[in-house]
Amino acid sequence: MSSQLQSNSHHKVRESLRERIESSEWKLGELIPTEVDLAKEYGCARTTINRALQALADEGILIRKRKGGTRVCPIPIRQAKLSIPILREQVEAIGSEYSHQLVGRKIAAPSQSIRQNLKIDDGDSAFYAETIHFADHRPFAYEERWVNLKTVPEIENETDFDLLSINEWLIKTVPFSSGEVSFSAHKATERTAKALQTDIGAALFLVDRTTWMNGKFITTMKLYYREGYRLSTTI
Amino acid sequence: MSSQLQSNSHHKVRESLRERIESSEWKLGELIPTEVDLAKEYGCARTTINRALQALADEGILIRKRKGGTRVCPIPIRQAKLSIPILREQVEAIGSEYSHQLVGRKIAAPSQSIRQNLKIDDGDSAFYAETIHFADHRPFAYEERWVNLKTVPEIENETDFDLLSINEWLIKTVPFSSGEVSFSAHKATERTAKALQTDIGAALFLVDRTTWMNGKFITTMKLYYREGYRLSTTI
DNA sequence: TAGTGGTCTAGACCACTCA
DNA sequence: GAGTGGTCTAGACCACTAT
Repeated sequence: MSSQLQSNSHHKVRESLRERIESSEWKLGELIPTEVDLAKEYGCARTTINRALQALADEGILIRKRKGGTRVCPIPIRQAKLSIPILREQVEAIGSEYSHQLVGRKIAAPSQSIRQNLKIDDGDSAFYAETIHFADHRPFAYEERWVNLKTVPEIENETDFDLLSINEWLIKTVPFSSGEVSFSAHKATERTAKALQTDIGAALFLVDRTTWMNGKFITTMKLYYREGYRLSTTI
Repeated sequence: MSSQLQSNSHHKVRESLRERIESSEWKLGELIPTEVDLAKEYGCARTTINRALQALADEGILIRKRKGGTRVCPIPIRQAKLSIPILREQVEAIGSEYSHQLVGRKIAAPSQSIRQNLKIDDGDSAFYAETIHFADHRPFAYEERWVNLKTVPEIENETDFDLLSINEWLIKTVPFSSGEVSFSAHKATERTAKALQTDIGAALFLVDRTTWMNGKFITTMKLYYREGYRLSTTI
């Protein structure tokens, strides 16, 4: 124990190990040395090696098993971590002015697929709203949203969605919900094309999202982005 | 110290804290107790609390600063972790039979935007290939790929892309590269529609990906998925 | 059953940054 | 300057599982 590693050692160890993996010092599926051995090699505590290895396992680069040891992942699956910001942030991040407009709002009985998403019964009604989001007063995204009145009844009395969009209001109200998202491509229909001021048949990027908290379903929405929108990240 | 927490304590502490955050015990942007205080409250070592808090900070739920303390993230940004599997796995995961067909292959000088992606000079040539990926013999995705011959020269002599698609071959050859991905929607052109046996103008899901290793650019590709494809994850 | 990773602890020192 | 999180260590015991 000794010498060259003093601070941030587990980061350094992790990067060192990453390089050794990337350089194919250990091949796909191959066993790498045990924690104890690596600790000796790097001259640090086993805990430090453990943290580094766990981080790499989290990234999907290593597979670890008690008694089985640690292996380089035989099927490297790329993990992309993508953050889904609020639309306002997204628009303001590109230096544009954000605004939005509520174009429809009602209490109604949703279709069966929506009822399934929100786990509500046949005949139950829910809150529905359509919002157009603008960047510099040009349509940017179009949102269709259903909100479960059983979990968020107070939305019925919320009249002022001028300052805060429904999404922002929900985030303040039920901040840390979990959810499911899916991305797909969608041909603009008459309705979506009109809302986004684009052509029928345009290829829109569609984000479909359902949100719940403590097992109670809160909201489900479809968000159609204008042509040209890209969702980017690194892997 | 004592009593009820023995195993996996940092997981349990993490989930307990997560619930307290989700239930708004601490509001958005609010300071939560220090590690020392939480350690007292939970009756465990500070290290254990530290691991739990770091994990929540990694998820973007907490923001931590030395001396500043730990706060609930004031702007909850959803973090989706999505894994991008190899096409073969993707197809086989839904119980279909995977196959692929190389429909074009050449060494040529790419367009300027591709040259930029691969950081190669004007006039330099690169390896190009088009592949159609099938699920149960029906077109599933269409791939246009450029490979940098300066970093992966051996691909020029690789003749057999029947068993292994180019993607799989690259993963075996340069397993743990990093990269940039973007997702968007794209109207099918004559070329892409023909490859995917669909209609011109169909809304295709497009994955654009550029990959490098140790600062050397390896490959850039566009992958067009058939209509109906969805990329899903949880947040 | 033995070997590996998973976790906890108590204490220590450091790095940052707020007031 | 003082309070907070970031990290390291050495040792311990436990949980899992390959052999």
